[in-house]
Amino acid sequence: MSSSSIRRYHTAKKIQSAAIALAVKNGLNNITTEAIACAAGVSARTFFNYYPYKEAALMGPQPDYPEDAAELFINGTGSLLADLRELISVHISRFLHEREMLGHLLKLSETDPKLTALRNNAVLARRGKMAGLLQRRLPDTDPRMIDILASAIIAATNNATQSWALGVSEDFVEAAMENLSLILPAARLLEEDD
Amino acid sequence: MSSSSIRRYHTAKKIQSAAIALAVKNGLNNITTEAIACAAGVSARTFFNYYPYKEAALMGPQPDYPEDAAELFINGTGSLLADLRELISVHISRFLHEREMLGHLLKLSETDPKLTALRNNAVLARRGKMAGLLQRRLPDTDPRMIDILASAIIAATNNATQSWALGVSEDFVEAAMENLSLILPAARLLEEDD
DNA sequence: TGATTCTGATGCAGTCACTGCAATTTGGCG
DNA sequence: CGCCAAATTGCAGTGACTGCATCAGAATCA
Repeated sequence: MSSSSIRRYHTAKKIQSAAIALAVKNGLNNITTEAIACAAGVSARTFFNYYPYKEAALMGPQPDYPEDAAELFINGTGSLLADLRELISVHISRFLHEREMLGHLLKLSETDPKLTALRNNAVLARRGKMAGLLQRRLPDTDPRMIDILASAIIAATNNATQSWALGVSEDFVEAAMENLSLILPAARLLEEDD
Repeated sequence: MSSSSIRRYHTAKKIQSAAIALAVKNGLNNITTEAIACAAGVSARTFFNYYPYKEAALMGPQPDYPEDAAELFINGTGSLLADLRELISVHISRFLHEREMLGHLLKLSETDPKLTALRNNAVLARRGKMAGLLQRRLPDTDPRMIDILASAIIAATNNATQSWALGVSEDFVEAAMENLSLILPAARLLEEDD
């Protein structure tokens, strides 16, 4: 990452945390982009150089799986489950210090429909990334199956993210593995009669 | 449904189809809410009585699973898969005549990021509905499993919707069943070594 | 060091999305 | 025909967002 990108990332984060702090205090509808920009120490115009609209600022810069860990996952030789554990564990390690902010964001997106939409969008974007990784790891698999598996994995890790960010569970990775282990029994429900 | 609700629904649809038609011709960014309202034969103000923002008009009124079919599914006695087939088959039957418009909408949402977000949001909203139905059908199941299963089901039916609306497959229900049958093998991938 | 150049920040002006309110019309119903 | 509730509309105002021209700072090079 070039030094200018680091600088950009930092400013983006500063705007995000200002936006979340203000939204938590006053409600998303009662704060203006100008107020956010001002609290973040940039001009109103600069705000829009970083985020195309107000709600996007709350979501912040969208993180991807780290490239090296992704490579390891693609070429992994263990079971899918075991290698997945490595991947998400490296992924989450970068956000351990943002737990509180993430919790606020989750609560905010429960109240505001536009934020809900953006969060859902972020979830499905991540699903796309996961599907890409899976497809490269299992090149001969039916893409429709890849898609379905990716959905299940993201649903599982999302459960974990939420319970971690909202303080229900302490260890993210453990919660994630627990959820992931539910995928197979969940799928089995389909074929059983009740 | 009361007669006034029917009227409302009809107007909502009229606005939606005007919006999609204009967006297909000129691009979503080059049309104003006023132009959409005018093309739909309502005032600019009325537009916002139906949709809170421009992009929402393209998505139209969000359909839910029909109540009677949902009841049947909840109390169904066949395998989950078989009863699911009934449910989605009744669900889709109401939209068979909108295939072309749906195709346009899907293509539009590939180009515009806000529309992508809304579409993804609609998908996850539907996942929530599906999870609700599943939970009532299988009351003693771990909610986390329900969530995961709902995700997989929605991913599968979504695949089907897309290939149907874009003209790849002719029979929606058949495509959906094919996708649903991939859920279990997809889940099995998790535990295998490669 | 001083000239240059490039990236990012800013101010300004304009357009249009969107809202609240108050008035009017419409369509159903006795 | 007359009444009521729902739907439609106009209007005026706020603020989100854009294009453009300019400006400050930092890196590069002679």
